[in-house]
Amino acid sequence: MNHKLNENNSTSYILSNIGRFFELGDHEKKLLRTLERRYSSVANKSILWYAETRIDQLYVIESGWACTYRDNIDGMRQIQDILIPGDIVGLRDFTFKKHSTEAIMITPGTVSNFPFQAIADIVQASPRLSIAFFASIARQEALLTERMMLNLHRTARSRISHFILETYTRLSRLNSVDLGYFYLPLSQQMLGEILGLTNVHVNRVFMALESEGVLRKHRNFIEIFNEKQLYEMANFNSDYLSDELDGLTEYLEPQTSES
Amino acid sequence: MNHKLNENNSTSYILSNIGRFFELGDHEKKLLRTLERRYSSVANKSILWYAETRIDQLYVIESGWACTYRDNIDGMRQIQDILIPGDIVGLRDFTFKKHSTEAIMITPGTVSNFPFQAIADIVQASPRLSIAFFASIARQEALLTERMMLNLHRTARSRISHFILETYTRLSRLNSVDLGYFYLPLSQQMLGEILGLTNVHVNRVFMALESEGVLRKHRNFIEIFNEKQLYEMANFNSDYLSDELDGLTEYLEPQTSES
DNA sequence: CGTACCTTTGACGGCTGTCAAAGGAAGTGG
DNA sequence: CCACTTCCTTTGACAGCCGTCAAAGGTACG
Repeated sequence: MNHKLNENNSTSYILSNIGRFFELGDHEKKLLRTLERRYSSVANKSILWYAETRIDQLYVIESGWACTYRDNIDGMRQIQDILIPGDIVGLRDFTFKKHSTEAIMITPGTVSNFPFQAIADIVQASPRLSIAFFASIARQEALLTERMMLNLHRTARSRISHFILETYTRLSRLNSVDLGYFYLPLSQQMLGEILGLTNVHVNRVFMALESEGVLRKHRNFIEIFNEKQLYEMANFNSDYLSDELDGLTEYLEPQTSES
Repeated sequence: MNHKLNENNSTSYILSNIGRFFELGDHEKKLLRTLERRYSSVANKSILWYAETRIDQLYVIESGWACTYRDNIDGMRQIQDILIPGDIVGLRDFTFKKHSTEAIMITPGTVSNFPFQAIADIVQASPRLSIAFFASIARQEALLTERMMLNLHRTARSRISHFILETYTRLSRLNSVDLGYFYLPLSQQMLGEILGLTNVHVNRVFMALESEGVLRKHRNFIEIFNEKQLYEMANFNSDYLSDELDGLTEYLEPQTSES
């Protein structure tokens, strides 16, 4: 698991997302596939849901990038999640009455949507998958928590470096990606909205990093010249991205048989 | 539910914590009570777990306060959670291999501990409780996320006000608490570690707030003189603390009967 | 009654925000 | 294929919130 996936239906991103925690049985795979029944192509800037609206469905990103964000009082937007293929969008919200964020595509893409009741069905049918959903939520939250913690204590330079490496790490679990040059469809404005910085300052940092020969951002691509220095500035530790699930599932009965 | 609880065994905090989402059946109550079998008194500064250690058990705070924190590279500690009676400690971590934080009591108190396997048992026995655990995790995370978001965009003054109101709101769901004067066993140093500020700056803000007649912190108590102004500075919206669970449980079969 | 922790105050510096403006790149419609 | 609009990048001057360093006084606890 965990490595290169293709887009045909036989290997789905949701199976890969959940399957990274433990080997899935046939019944479990079948249950998860119900989440991917309704594909649709979505244009760039398509809105998946509006803020403050009632939660009725969740999404799985099949291709493309999305993000969730909310508007702050000071007028600056705050981006919460950057979502890439395989991510389940809305897990954070689905036990609340309404969305606290707005979700929008930031590239063209394909998503599959499913009623949030589908989660309830799966929770009822499979304790192991319930645990896997716990793990999935916990990891999505760990991502956010880690970033927020860093944002409190580090300089803009370190935050930016860290985010680049974090995103690279996430991407490289989907496809083989070259750290030397990879796709990152985020404007400097958006990077600022993720990291709590102004676009002006983000730009200043990029200019400095470029003149120091560390990296360059051109269009929607990141080019890394000096990996070592980048890792040092970022002080990057990927533990919080870990897929390893603790022995918890050992305590669970083996995969539920067909009902 | 949701209001004043006493300490005798007939009304437990964990039942109240989970019970705020929906009415619990007898079987569900029984399951949850298994989490509270092993009480123990713990002194101030008792460590519940060390960072980087393997996760083997979770705790429910029965009385007293605790917190989780991690050490940052810059030497400053970052406190992640402030935990009060009824909170389940370790929910965030239990699908990971090891603790990313350290957990410590910040007052004397009583905790009950249970092997994390107990969660697995409950997940297997009751889909409704699984959903309730989802909700509980999601709310604990929302607390953290909200705080972190604010920390990125607001001044020290606003962060401190917000944290005071947030904590007051959480406390008042356990017992009736007077906003005019309530217990808050956190030093200025610790407040700084929660909010990403130095103790020096926290102090400066408190001095200013006191001279403006807004509030006063003396010892481990907060005294509020001007609620209105406090709410304005904090721009406090309690949506993220909401107990309301969306209609999700309607989709679940009613409470599992005795096995 | 000493030690450790917490609060308070002052001087100083720097990272980052604000405001403003100009140039480049990309998408749209005629 | 060319105007037009919109968004993104880049640069400069200036200000302020908050951190750093240091030290003194208070308070709690054994």
